Amino acid sequence: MANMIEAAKKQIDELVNAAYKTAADKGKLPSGCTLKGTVEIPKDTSHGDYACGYAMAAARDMKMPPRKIAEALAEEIRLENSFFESVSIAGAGFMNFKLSHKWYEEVLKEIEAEGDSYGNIDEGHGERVMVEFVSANPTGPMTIGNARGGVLGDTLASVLERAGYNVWREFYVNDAGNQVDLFGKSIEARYLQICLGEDAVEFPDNGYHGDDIKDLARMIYEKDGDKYVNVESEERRKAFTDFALPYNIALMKKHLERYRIKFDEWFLESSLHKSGYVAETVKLLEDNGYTYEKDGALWLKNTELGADKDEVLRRANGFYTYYAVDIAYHRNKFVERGFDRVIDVWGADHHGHSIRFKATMGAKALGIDKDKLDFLIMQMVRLVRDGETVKVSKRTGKALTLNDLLDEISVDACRFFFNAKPDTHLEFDLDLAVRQDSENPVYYVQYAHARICSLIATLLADGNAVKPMAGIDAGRLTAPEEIDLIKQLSLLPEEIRLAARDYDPSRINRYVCEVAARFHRFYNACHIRGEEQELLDARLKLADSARTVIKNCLTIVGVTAPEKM
RNA sequence: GCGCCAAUAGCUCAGCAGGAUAGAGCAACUGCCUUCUAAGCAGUAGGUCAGGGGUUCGAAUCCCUUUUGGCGUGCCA
Repeated sequence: MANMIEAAKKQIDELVNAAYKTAADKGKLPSGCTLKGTVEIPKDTSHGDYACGYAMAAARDMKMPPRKIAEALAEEIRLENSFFESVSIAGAGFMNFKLSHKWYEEVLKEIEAEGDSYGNIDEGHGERVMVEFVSANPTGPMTIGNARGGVLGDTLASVLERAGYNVWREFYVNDAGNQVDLFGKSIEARYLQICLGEDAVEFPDNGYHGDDIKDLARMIYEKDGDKYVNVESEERRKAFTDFALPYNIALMKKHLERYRIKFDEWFLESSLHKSGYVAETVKLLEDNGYTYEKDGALWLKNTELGADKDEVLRRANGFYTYYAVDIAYHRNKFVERGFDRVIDVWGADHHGHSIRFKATMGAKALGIDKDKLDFLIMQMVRLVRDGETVKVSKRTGKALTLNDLLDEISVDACRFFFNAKPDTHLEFDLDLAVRQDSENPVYYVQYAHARICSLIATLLADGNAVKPMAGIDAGRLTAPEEIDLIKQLSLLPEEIRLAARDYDPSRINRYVCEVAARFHRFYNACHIRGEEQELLDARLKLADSARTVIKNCLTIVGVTAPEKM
């Protein structure tokens, strides 16, 4: 599980510090200063493969010009048996290191040794992390927003797994509360309209207008006829939601599986009510002085916990609010189930809630470390068709659903498109995403994979083989296109580390696009078939290594890696 | 009003725990298939990094401020 980027940076740090010690002992540099700073990969490779800015950072401490410091360090640096073949001074005092072929060989050995798990690191040390995502209301079909949240949550979970965390994917089902009441009322109205005629029954003001509600009513009617017409409303609605909620939940499962998302658990909100856990949690807050009563409702003193406003926990009518239930749910995640960390993937329309909620989690009585709760807040999706924004609303029933979208667009394209940076608005261009051609960036990457597979097949048919590294002379790979490709391949563990650290799985998309680009360049510049055997073997090995990396990335993103296109 | 997120090429976006000359894709233009997949490659052109201050050796990146846009600020979830 070596990260060759970190290995190189760490070695530079050691080499430079050893050089400083020597230089200080010789009196070339003032002693007693600390030497540190950043080691980075310069954009421009004429500046070397790695650049170290230690000399600039030390200038003030040492009271010397950065260039002079860098020169003294470079004179004393010992590169024998290191990953580097040379160091030079440039600019304001950068020390630029050039990699030796030993390092490139190590990278290819790593890829060979780890295969499907190349890129995996152990940042997480098996820490148990829950990623809760989608959690769409079971009162209707999932939307485009859920499509984005689904990919981000699922891909983040995959990234965390590869970063060494023990990951749990969870869908929270809001199968209780006001929205479910409204859901029942909506179905009831549609049902009675079927039985008694459309004009005989008024549709509730805030009801769900979608066709899916009519379909549910129709199903109930076809199953049970008009037997509910004379049943008491409350009982009737209960019968309807008892049928419709499991039906909708099953449908969401099916659609998400089509989208290649599987959850470890579908956690029912109703279970928190049934077990009395919500009441118990609220009581806990009450007993510890976090609440007060006003206008017949029970309020949480959230301002005392640092939030900008207080929250109602129990309404005047005796029912608990979503806020109280959310507290109970998170207490369950941490206290009952013992997760080390919880990440909630929420839409931007919940960001205000996330801030206030985090303050609430700081209430000592809950026994939760609020720093263990993180949010991945994703901005809204703007749907564009024919250059114009499409307005979607769940209530009017005119939303484009996830399943509709998948009828139009391949799962591969969909997953790739939605794996975009979470904190910026996503413009989803339907006309572009629908296209199954080269306009669509996912095909660029898939094509690279297919091209490599086909290339390998051709060479195998010639009687060649992808040889183990022991039989490969990596020193034969000297063309710039070969070097650039290996460097890119070496970055995967680092990309996974950063994607996990920043909760930004979209890094993998950008990374794998660059791998594909560098492979295509290599492919065009470096012919393999018919080349002299040692060179052929080395290049074939490099192509196969690129295949492994692309495959691993596409697997993380949940996109297929075709062998033929 | 207050809070959060954003503003970078004609369009969609990278780059943001400060680093050297700000990148890619699309669109436009020019080349490259009798040799491993042209869904590809090479090249040309395109910029006041929204405006203004500040911090320092150095700012698209950090801080302040103004402007513009999105979202939130329910006894909805």
